[in-house]
Amino acid sequence: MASSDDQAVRATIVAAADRLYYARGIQNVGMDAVRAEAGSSLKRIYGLFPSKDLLVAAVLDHRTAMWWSGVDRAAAGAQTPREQLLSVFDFLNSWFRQDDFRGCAFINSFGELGATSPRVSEKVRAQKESFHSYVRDLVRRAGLADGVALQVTLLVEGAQTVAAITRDRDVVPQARRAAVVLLDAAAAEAGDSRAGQGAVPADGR
Amino acid sequence: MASSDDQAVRATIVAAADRLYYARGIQNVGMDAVRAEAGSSLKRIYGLFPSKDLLVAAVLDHRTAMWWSGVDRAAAGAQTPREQLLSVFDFLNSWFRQDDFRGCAFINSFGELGATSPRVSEKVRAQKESFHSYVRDLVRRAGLADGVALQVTLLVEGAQTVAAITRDRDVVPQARRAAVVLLDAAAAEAGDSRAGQGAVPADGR
DNA sequence: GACGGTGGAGAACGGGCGTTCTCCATGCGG
DNA sequence: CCGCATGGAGAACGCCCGTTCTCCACCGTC
Repeated sequence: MASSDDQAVRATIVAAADRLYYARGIQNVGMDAVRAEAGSSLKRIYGLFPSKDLLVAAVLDHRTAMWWSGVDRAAAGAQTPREQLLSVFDFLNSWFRQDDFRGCAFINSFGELGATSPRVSEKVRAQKESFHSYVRDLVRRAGLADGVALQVTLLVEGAQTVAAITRDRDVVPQARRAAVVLLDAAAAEAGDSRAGQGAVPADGR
Repeated sequence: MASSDDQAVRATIVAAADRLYYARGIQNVGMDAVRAEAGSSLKRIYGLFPSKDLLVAAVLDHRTAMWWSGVDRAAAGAQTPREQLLSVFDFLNSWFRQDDFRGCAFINSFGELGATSPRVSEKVRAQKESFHSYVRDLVRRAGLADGVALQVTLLVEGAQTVAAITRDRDVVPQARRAAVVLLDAAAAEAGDSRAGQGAVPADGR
C-alpha cells in the first residue's frame, strides 16, 4: 500500500497540529482547524489518528524529536561534557528568541491536560525524566556528583517557564551563569576530598 | 444590601472554584461543577461574577494571596535577608508535600489559557514579576548584585515545574543547596566582608 | 462507456458548556 | 391574608467540538 504516502501525510498533519496546539493550546484547537491547517480531510486524519488523544500523543513525540535535535545541534561543537552541558543554554537562547516562542510545549500540555489525560501526563514525564537523565550522564562524565544534575535541570526548566511568562531577556544568560557557578562548585567539591557530601537527609542513591 | 454576606459567599465560591480548577484544570470544570462544589446557585454565582473569565481572575487573585501568605509564614522566623530568601524553599517543601499538589496554578493556567485569555496571561505575569521583585529586594538588602535574584527565581520556578511533573523528592533540597551556592558566589563577588560567613547553615533548617 | 472503489467536502449527531430564563418556595410588610 | 421581592433549582438556548456518515467527483480497468 501507499505506506510512504501515509508517512508523509502523517508528518504533515502532525506538523500542522503542532503549530496550532503550540500557538493556541490543545483544547482551543478543534479537529476542523487541524484539517484546514494540514490541507487534508477529516476522514484522512481519523484514518491515521483514531482519536484526538492519539494525535496529541504524536505531536508530543514530534516535540520530543525537535527538542533532542536542537540539543544535539547545540552540543555538536562541544569538546567536553562540561561544554555539552552549557551548550544547552545556547539552544535555549536561540529557541527563546523565536517570535512564536510560547514556552515549553510539554509544560503547557501538562498544565492543560495533565490532570485528565494519563497519556499526555506520561509523555510529559518521560520527556522531562529523559532530559534529566541526559544531564546526569554528562555530569557523571564530568566527574561530578549527581546532585548538580538536578540543579542544572531546575535552571533549564525554570528558564523555560520564566521566559515564556515574562519574556525577560536576561533569563538565559543568568541561567547559564548560574550553571557555571554550580558546576564549578561541584568540581571544587569533587576535587576537594570525598568528605564533601551534601548534608542531605537520606542521600543514599 | 447584604454586602458582608456577599463577601462571604464570594469567598466560598472562589475557594470552591479554586479547588476544582487546581485539581482538574480550568477548562475541564464547568460552571455547574463550581455551583455544586460551592453549594450555591448559578444565579448567585453570575450575580457576583458576571462571567467565567472574571471568576477565573478572582481565583488567581486568591492564589496570589495564598502564595504570599505561605511565603510570609515561612519567612517569619528569618533574621536576615539571606535567611528570608532561603525560607522560600521551606515554603516550597511543605507545599510540595501536600498530596493534592499539582504544580503552580499560575503556570498551569498560563499553559492552558495564556494564549487566548489576556486577562489570565496578565495576572500570571504580574504574579511572577512580583515574586521576582520580592527576591530582588531581598538580594539587594543582602548587598548582592541583582543578577543572583533572577538566578534564585529560576530555581524556584524550576522546582515548581519539575516537582509537579516528576514528583522527585530531591527537588527542593537540591534547589535550596543550589541557591546557597549561588548566594555565596554572589557574596564573594561583592567582596562583602561578611561574605564567607554562614555558608551552609548546617542543620539550620 | 460502465463500474467499483478511493478519498474529499462537509453535513449530521451526540454531548458538553457558558449563559440566561422560567418557575416556584419562602419570608416579610401591609 | 395578600402581594411581592428574593433567591434556589434546573430547564432552555446557542454554540463549539469530537466523531461518524452521506454524498459525490475522480480514476483505472473491462
